[in-house]
Amino acid sequence: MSNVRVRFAPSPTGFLHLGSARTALFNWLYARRVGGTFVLRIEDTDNQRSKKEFLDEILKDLKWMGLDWDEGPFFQSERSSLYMPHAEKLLEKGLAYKDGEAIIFKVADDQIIEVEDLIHGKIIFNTKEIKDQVLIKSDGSPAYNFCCVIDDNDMGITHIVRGDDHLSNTPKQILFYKALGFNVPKFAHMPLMMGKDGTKLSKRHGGVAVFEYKQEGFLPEALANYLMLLGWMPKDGKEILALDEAVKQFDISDINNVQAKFDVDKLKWINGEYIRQKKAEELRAPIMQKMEEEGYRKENIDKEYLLRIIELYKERFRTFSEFLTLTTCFFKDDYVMDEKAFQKNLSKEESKKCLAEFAKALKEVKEFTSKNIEECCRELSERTEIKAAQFIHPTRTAVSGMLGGAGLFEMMEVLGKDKVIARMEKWSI
RNA sequence: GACCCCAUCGUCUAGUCUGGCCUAGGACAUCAGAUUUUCAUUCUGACGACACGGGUUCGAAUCCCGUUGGGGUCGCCA
Repeated sequence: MSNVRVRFAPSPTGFLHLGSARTALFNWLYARRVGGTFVLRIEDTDNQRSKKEFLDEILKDLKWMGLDWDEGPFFQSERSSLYMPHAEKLLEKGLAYKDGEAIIFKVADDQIIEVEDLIHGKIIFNTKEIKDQVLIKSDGSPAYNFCCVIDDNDMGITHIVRGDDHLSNTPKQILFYKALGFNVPKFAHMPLMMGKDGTKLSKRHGGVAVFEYKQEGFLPEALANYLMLLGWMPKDGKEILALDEAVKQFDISDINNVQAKFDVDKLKWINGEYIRQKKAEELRAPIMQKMEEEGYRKENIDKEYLLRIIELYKERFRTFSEFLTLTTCFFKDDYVMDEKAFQKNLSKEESKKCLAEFAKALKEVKEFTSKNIEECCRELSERTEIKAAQFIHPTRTAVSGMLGGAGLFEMMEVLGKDKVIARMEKWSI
């Protein structure tokens, strides 16, 4: 065990943002790497905006991603009495003054503050750029920078790993550390994560909250894997790696000092990689959940049936959402008929004729297995001297409404004889 | 505007600290070919970057300065 202590300090005024999740992830990785302690602190001093439902969701999302904490959650709101004494101490020392009910910290002019940042290197600030800082607000509550310093000190935080947006808070906080006689921790400021277009990741970019990716049907290990790649690269260059593998080679100083843009395409690729690594059995529960969210009734879905479909499509979907659009023909009779597919495979007279003939031949197949279906198709092809493809393509489209999909004969077997023939006949007229 | 951070393919990056092995490597995406009943997979290939300008040096993606561009912060929000 090392004495390294890091923290993640979200405020429950919204859902867990992707950027915050990434910050939490890097803190966690570092703590686990060095055998340190990961502390969770909830910055809920803003009574107006802090909500229990946000807090619950944040904790849930962190756990979902595999980020567990060793201490906490500590709530700032429960520590409110601890800040005033420190402010009064500074008042006594003459380092702060009162302005009405507020207590203000006097910032000396023209002093140099050096920050030895673990990611950026040395950064120099001059106090002449910093005006006097509020410690205690008129309503008696502590200002953010002040309680942040006291909390971090009380909790023995040794490394503060946070976003670049806090960089300009750092000299102010260092001033407080020194005035209060606290040890100054080490700082590491990570460049922010941006949207695809290079501007701040915001709602108009689509998903900005972790739960949205959960909802869309991403695997937690894939999201975590992608997020860690935004600003960090494993030494061996292998991009698909689980949290515990990342822990083995992670270091703060290896975090990139460049802003990174969030790219859903790569996330989808990684997610697809994880999906194919999983067994169909492991995917069944989350897919079932997704289906329920989409309005499917649990009791209408046969477990074995679903399992066979997952097996068939495992290599072809990258999110659970994609799985559903790919496989609607297995669950609904009113699946969408793709216009292009229809034009290509079902609109011509001869396609319809082929469809009708194949359907007729299929009726004679006793055991409706993919092997027998294929045999039937090949025989028909030889007998009529029409290429097998002429039967296969219209059938695929009639049965699924699509141009592509899993192996047709396997699909037909899973769907079952009655459904297959009914659909073929429907489109052969 | 002031202060701070940053600048390698469209995107994530390796290389930068410790200058030469870099005619700049990998991954995602895109495009083309092969395989496949289709789609996807897989394989092969193509496209594609050191922001610009000055230095320093025998030699610069790598060091220094400037310009441009992007981002952050300037709340009694957190």
